[in-house]
Amino acid sequence: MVTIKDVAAHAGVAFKTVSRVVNNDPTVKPKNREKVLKAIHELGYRPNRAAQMTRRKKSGIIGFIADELLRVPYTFDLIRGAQDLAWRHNKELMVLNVNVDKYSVEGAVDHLFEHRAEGIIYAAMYHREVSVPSQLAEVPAVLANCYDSSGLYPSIVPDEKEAAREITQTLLDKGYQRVLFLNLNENIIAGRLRKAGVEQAFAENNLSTENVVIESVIVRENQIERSVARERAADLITRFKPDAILCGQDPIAVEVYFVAQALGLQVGKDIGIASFDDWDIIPTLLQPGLTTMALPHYYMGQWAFNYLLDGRSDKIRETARFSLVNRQSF
Amino acid sequence: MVTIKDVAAHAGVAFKTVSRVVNNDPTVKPKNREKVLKAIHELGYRPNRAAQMTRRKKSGIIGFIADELLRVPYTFDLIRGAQDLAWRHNKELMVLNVNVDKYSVEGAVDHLFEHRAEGIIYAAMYHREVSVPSQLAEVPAVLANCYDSSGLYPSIVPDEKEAAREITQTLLDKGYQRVLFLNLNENIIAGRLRKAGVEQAFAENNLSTENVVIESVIVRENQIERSVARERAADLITRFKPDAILCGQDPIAVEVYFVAQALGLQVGKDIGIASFDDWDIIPTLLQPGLTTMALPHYYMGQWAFNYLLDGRSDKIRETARFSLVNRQSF
DNA sequence: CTACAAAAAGACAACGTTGTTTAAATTGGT
DNA sequence: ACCAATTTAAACAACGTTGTCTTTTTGTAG
Repeated sequence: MVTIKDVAAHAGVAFKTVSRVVNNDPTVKPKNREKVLKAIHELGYRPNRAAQMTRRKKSGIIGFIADELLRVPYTFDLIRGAQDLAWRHNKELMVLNVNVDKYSVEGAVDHLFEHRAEGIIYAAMYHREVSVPSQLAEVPAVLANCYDSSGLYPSIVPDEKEAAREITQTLLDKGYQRVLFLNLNENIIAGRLRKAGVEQAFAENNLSTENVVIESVIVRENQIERSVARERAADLITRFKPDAILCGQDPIAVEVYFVAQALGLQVGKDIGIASFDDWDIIPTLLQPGLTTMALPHYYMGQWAFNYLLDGRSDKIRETARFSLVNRQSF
Repeated sequence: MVTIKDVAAHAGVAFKTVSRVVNNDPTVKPKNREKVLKAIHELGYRPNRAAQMTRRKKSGIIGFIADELLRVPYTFDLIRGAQDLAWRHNKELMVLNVNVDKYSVEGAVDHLFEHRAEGIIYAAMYHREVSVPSQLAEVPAVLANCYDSSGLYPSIVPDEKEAAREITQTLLDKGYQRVLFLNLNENIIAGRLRKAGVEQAFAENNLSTENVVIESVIVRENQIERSVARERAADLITRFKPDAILCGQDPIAVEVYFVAQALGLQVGKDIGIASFDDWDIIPTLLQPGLTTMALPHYYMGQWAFNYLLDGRSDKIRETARFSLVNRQSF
């Protein structure tokens, strides 16, 4: 590989001058700068990042550990949010996917330390509490889409409750009155908080709790439960006769669309359907398109990166707002 | 940060001895090795990868450029395939997502060169022909899920035709006789090749072409077309009366499930449905589960990485077999 | 106990950069 | 034209490692 010295020889200057040109040092005469630039171009010189790192004693690397407990691909936006910023700030985002077992997480942290990562983002694939290896504290670290019980780390998670309140309020504002909420299982954080948000909305509108039914119909990612969910949903719809159904996550909405069709109900006309997540292709795959509260993954990725970039050290627990994606399902 | 010299001082040996221990050099006496190991542990020393790289003149970095023209998240498996191997071989997979514009691709390549990447994997998010920046040839490079017209690069793509032949054959073996193939648009490579595969299967079974109808019903990712697709599908089903429907991709199958329900046909009983892709959550979301030919993304990622690892330089055009994922839709 | 080979550990240079100091070239005022 | 001041460029050390060579220690045969 061509080095700074090769360039210097070719241009007939000291190698330090080449370094100056590469680093935009203004104290080099235009004539020399031109010579060097020409030589760089002719030889195809590219600075050696590893050498720069050793000398500068800065890595420019931010680590991103993706806790791949579940394989929920739409969370890829978390990575993109961080990576887009990294690119813009000329930093390296070193992404590592880890498996369930602790060994692998610690291995990833070790790995990042060896690269002298200047900060680490630890992201979970769904909103949950995590326990991270203690070594993580040796370097600035942020948790994204998760939080730790200890309060040792800053974190950002989706504002589940507010999202639920908001979409429920939107339903009510549009005149829907009887809402069936087919919630996630309540042992999932999102399930608990979303329930609270829906209840808050009803309370704020002074509506009787007779007008809302909240049922946990699904355990995440469980196929057997899903068919049960469909039956439960059909049953609840015929008994409770809601004019709107709020689904705990987009996959539930798929079930509901099928149930609605089976019952002869036209979505968006006979019955309104709303949901959470904006799960990749699902909302646009359904007809009519599913109006849903989009998880702020991209934003959380950005926020986490910016936290590190700003050199912050406060242990804030931030929440990120969902955004309502309007389609035609209500 | 603690360096090799700090460790040496703490252990009372020459810093070179520490280096030897770190690199498992057998020529260090057990007693000293122990002392050093103890010091390493006590000081929390971690080798500096950047310094190692400069001295060793090897980066251990493989670049992965993800052409993010379309945001098809299930292709994440391409990255995982490569990354799992990288981890196992103690290499670094540097993943860069790029946008449509050429500038960004070239920027990514530059970036990787600066890191002295020992090889580059260029992956497309759907099977297509690409034109890559010429600088890529300066380093060992492989194309995954795409190929270049020039033949300058080795590549691996899914074996679309064989997959279509295989699933069609499977349908025929199970006794299905009248197949409706709701294909992708034929200006997509997968559309063309899958059509050829279906036709081959019918020819090999000496079946009249009266028993198969092939229609392009969808342009990838186009919502407007999708509702048209549903109508077309309904129309074709009632007119042609197929006993099996093969869908050009899993999202089409979603439409078909709805259409089938509307027509009072029970999937897997009254009508068999098969598909391509194994698109993330879709096949398990549908009830009954969708039997589909899974794209070999993970394998392609692995293959590409291994190609580089093996130091190959032949310009092979490899194809990767889909795998049939049996569920209950036929 | 000596000699000598083999094993182990140390010294020093090198990797490709950048930071710092020192020297050379240029400029400006008289 | 000369000196000082300033701008520009060169020289050299340093970053944290590993490669190579040299020295020291250890072990063994006589």
